[in-house]
Amino acid sequence: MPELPEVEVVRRGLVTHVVGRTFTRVDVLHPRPVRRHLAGPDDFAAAITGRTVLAACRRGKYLWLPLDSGEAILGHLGMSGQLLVQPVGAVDERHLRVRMVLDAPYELRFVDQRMFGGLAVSRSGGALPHEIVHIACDPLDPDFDDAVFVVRVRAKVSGIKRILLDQTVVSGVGNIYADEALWLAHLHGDRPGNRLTRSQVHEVLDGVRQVMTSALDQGGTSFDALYVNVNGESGYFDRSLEAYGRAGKPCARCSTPIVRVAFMNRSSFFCPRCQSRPRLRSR
DNA sequence: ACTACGTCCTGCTTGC
DNA sequence: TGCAAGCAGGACGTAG
Repeated sequence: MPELPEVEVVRRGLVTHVVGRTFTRVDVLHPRPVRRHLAGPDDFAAAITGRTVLAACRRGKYLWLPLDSGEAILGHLGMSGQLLVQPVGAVDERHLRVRMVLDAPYELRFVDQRMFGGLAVSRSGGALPHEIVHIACDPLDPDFDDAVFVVRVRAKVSGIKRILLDQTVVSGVGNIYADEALWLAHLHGDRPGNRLTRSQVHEVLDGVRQVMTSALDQGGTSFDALYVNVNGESGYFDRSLEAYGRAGKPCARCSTPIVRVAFMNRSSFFCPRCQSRPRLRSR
C-alpha cells in the first residue's frame, strides 16, 4: 500500500508529466472513487474538462492538483490506489476507475482495486484544500514543529502507536511505518503518550523520519519516465522491514522472535524484548 | 473535548 | 474440488 514516500514519488511524477497540461476529456468508470465529490461523477468530469493543471501538491498522503479554474483535484490513494500516466491507447488496467485524457499523447489514470481511495474537486484552489485542513504536516515537511508534536503526544492517554496513526497529530504514518518507527525507538505501541519522556517522543519521531527517508531514497529512483508508479511491491518492504510482517522471525537486534498481535482490526508487530509492554495495562 | 471502534472494498490466501 | 471465512488497512463517522 502506498505510504508517504510513495505518494511523494507520485507527486514528483505528476510535476513532470501533468503540470502544465490540460484535460481534454474525463471518463468516470466507477462512481465509488468520486464519492467524496458530492455533486456526482458528471459534475466531477465537467469541472475538470478544459482545465489546466498549475501544480502538484501533497499533505500527508493526500495529493492535490490546483487548476486554472481556482479549484483543485484532491486525491487519496487509499490502500490500493495508483495514479498512472499511460500512453493513449494503452490497454485499460483491470481496475481502471477514472480516465483523464490530457492534451498530450498520454492520459492520467486513477486505478484502484479496493477503492478506499478517491478523487474529488475541491473549491479551495491553490491553497490547502479545506477538506484536509485537519491533516497535520508530515515529519519531513519543513513546517513540521517537533516541539508541538512532543507536547501533543505527551498530552494524550492513548498508546503511542494509535497516536502515530492519528493524522491530525502527524501525517503520513501508516500501520507499517508505525511499527517500524516504534521498533527503532525501542518502544511498545501501547505505551501511553502521557507516560513517555520528551526524549522517548523524540526517538519515535526520529524513527519515523528514518523509515520515511530510507523508503524515499529507495523508492524515489524506481519509476520510469512515463509510468508514475505506486504499488505495494516497493523493494523497500522486502529488504528493510525490521518488525512489520516478521512474526516468528528473529529481531535484528536481539534475535528474540518478533510477535504479532491484533490491533484495531489489523496487526501490530514488535520485539517483546526490545519493546517491553507498559507496566500498567489499560485493558 | 477526547477517545475508541466499526465500516467501507476487493481479491488473494487459508482451511474445512 | 469448491466454497467460505480470514486477512489486508486509511480515514471517516459515530458512539461512548
